Amino acid sequence: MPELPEVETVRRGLEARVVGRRIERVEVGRERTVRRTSRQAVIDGLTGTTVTAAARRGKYLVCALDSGDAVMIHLRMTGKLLLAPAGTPRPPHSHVVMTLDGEELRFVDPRTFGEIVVFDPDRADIEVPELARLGPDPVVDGLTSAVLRARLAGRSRPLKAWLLDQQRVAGLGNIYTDEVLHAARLRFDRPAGTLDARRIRAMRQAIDDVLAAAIAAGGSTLTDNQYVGLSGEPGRYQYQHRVYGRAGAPCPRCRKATIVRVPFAGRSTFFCPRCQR
DNA sequence: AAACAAACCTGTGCGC
DNA sequence: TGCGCACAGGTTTGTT
Repeated sequence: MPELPEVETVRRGLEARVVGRRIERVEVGRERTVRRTSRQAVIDGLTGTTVTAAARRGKYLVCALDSGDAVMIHLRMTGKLLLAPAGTPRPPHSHVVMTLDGEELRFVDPRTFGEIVVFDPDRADIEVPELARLGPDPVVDGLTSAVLRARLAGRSRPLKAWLLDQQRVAGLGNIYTDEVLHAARLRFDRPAGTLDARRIRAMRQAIDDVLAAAIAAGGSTLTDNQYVGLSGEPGRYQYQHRVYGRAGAPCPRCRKATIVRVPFAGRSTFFCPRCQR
C-alpha cells in the first residue's frame, strides 16, 4: 500500500508526535509481525527507550532509540501506524502496541506482511541487509540526471520494472511509477536504457514533481481506506492522480486518448497510449 | 541480467 | 442474500 509519500507522511507524524517520548510498555500480539527476530527481542529492545529520531529511506522507516539501537518498520501492503489515546478501542489486527504517556502507538496490519525489527546499527548489514541495498531515495538523497543516466545505462528492462526495483531507485511503487511515467511522457514498457538526455531529465523532473506534490497532499488514500496517517487522517493526492485507477477516463494531458489499464509484472498499469512513448 | 510465478495473508467488491 | 473469484499500495525466493 504505502509508497514513499505515504511513508514520509507517517515519518513526519512520528517526528512531530513521537520523537522525544519514552516507550513505557510494549505488547506484541501476532508474532509474525516481529518474525525477523522474536516477540521478546522487540519487547526488550523497545521497552523503556526514548525515540530520538525518525528517518526514512525508500519505504522503510528507521527510528533511532536512546539505547543506541534502531527500529525498522516496514508497512508493506496493509500496515498502518496509528497514534491514539490509551484506553480507546484498538482496531482489529493491532499486532504491536507501544504505550507512551497516555497514548498508544499501534501497528495495525490485516495482511501481516509488514514487520518491525529492533537492530544494532553497527550490525545493520547483517540484521537488515536490504537497507544497504536500496538505491538512492529521491527525497532523502536527491536524484540527479547524471545519477539516473549512469544507473539506466545498458539496462534492457522495461522502465516500469526498473523504477519499481528498490535497488535502482528507492520509494516508488505501483501508483507513483504510473504517475511519474505519465508526467514524463514515457511508456512503461520502453527499455530503460533507451532514454536520451532529454528524456532522462524529464523523468528526473517527474519523479521530483510527483513525489513533492504527493507528499504535500499527505499521500494517496484509495477507496479501501487502507492508507491513513498517524492520526487516521486520509491523504488527498488521489484527487490529483492522472492515470492510476483511471482506466476509461480521458487523458488529462492530451484529452484525446483514453487511459488504458494493462496487466504488467503481475499488477495493473495505467497509461495514455497517445502521449506516452 | 531479466522475466515470470508463487508465496506470504486478509479483506473487499463484483458478477452471477 | 450468498458464493466464488479476482484483485489489492510490497518484497522475497525460486525457476526458467
